[in-house]
Amino acid sequence: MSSEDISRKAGEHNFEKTVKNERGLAELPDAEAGKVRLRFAPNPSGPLHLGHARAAVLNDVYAKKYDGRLILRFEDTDPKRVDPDAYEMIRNDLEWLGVAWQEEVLQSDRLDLYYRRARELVSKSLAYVCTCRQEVFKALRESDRACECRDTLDSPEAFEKMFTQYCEGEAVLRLKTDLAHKNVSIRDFPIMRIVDTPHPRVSDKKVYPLMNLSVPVDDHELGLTHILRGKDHILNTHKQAYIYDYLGWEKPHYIHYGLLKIRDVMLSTSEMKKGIEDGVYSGWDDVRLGTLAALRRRGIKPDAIKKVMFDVGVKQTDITFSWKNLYAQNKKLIDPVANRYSFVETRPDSPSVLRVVNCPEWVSKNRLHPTYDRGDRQVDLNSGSQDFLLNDSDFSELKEGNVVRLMGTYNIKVTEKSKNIADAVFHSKSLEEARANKARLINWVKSGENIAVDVLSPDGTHHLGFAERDTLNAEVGWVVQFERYGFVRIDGKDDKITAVFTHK
RNA sequence: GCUCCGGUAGUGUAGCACGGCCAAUCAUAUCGGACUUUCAAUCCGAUGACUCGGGUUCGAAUCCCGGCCGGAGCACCA
Repeated sequence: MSSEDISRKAGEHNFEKTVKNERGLAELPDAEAGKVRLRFAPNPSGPLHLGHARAAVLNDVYAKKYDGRLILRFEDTDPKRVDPDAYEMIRNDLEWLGVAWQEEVLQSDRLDLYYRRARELVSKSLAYVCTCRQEVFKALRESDRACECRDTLDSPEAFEKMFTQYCEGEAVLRLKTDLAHKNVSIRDFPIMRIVDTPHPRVSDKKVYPLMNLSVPVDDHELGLTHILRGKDHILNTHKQAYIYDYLGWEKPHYIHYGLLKIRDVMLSTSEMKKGIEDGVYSGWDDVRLGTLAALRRRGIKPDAIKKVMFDVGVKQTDITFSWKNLYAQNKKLIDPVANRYSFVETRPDSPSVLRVVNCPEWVSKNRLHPTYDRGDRQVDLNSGSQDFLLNDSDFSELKEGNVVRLMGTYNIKVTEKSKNIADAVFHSKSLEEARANKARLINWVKSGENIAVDVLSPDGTHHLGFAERDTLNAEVGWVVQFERYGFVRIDGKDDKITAVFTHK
């Protein structure tokens, strides 16, 4: 069969009608338990973000469902986009997510494999070195014509010159496809190029495969049975079909999922990187970023992300990621285990103060969790007079004559109010009295036992206030609930507590 | 522009290959109520969708055609 005959028949790929669905998780086509092989193939240009989580989680879920194997493959064939630190960051992110992989490969270790396959294609005259300027080639291809290189440089000798003679930009290796293909970009697409920028891992090499060579070669060599990828790769799937056909390989099953639109967060790895270098962001875990590291710091649990991505599934329709749904899933995980503490948001330099007189000696004992027994937090209040710190918002609602209940304590009546100090007198002890007086229920922090707190919001703003003394018992990394305020993750403890807002 | 793909409640999802059991599932959201020493959790109730128009059929969310809307790709990135 001549190369023309081969290329005429190649490049056809029949897509599965996505997948047969069962309740819950869609079935992969032709999936046999114990034989399924999948891959997660990130580009190591930075750590993983929410956008990667979908592919990582779904591959993991399917690998486990079919008792298959998941291969972590680093696609580092573009030296300009490789961050040497990213490999380890990605492994850490996956471990945190609970995604288990059984094999790991780096494409930069496998360049000889791609060279070998490229030589095979050239020796069959199915690929050729093209030395045309890009614009020239594009113009020819637009008008269904071949460039001269197609017939003159389709030899092993020409190919070797890519290693010995040409420099970056002077030559690429192109696959012979169909010069009249209705999709112009499929016409003799490139599969190898030369890059002068040294690769952090293999600095002696300068010829690199493009993804439409390295990906099908690896997918085949690694014995993958199913490939989950975004629909932005559909055209690449068509291109890669030529490689399979030329080399006589059986194609795996492809599932293309739709776009996941994620709003209100920074996701571009290159922009994040620049922002970090410029000092705009504090690091990869800056709470404004959509990295897994940032979500972790915000108190989002990996299982919440997994659940949301699992629910989203692999449909080809574009969808909008919902932070609300993620928070709802996360709340289910943290609510049962989060200790409760009192926190008031107020200006540290002139806090809202409530001065109560005539009050009895009182031991305020509140549970660390309203439904599960996690112990108590105790505050001893003075008899005679006692100062409390309040939320600015609660303070602003106080009016002379109001009866207000201080949570877990007693009821007071406001007698006088100035800018940030309100005077009050003890009114009564019981909750029933509070109800009878339609008293608002507010939380408080005992003045003198207050710990300064800085709550960092995901939008980058800081919210200052004070928490009760026992909050110091919460360890860094814990997610706790500040009552009537929301869940936060304790991020640091020194003279003050720094916390990151998780969600309401 | 060209090539390809998709459209179920605010969001996500099930159902669509083999039309009737779908006055359409589940989760989340929103609203109301119960409970509660948190504006959390929990419990109860309500709200809310088959993109539109034709066709096939006894019968269409499901099949066919067209419109509308949305998306992807058209790199010597992945």
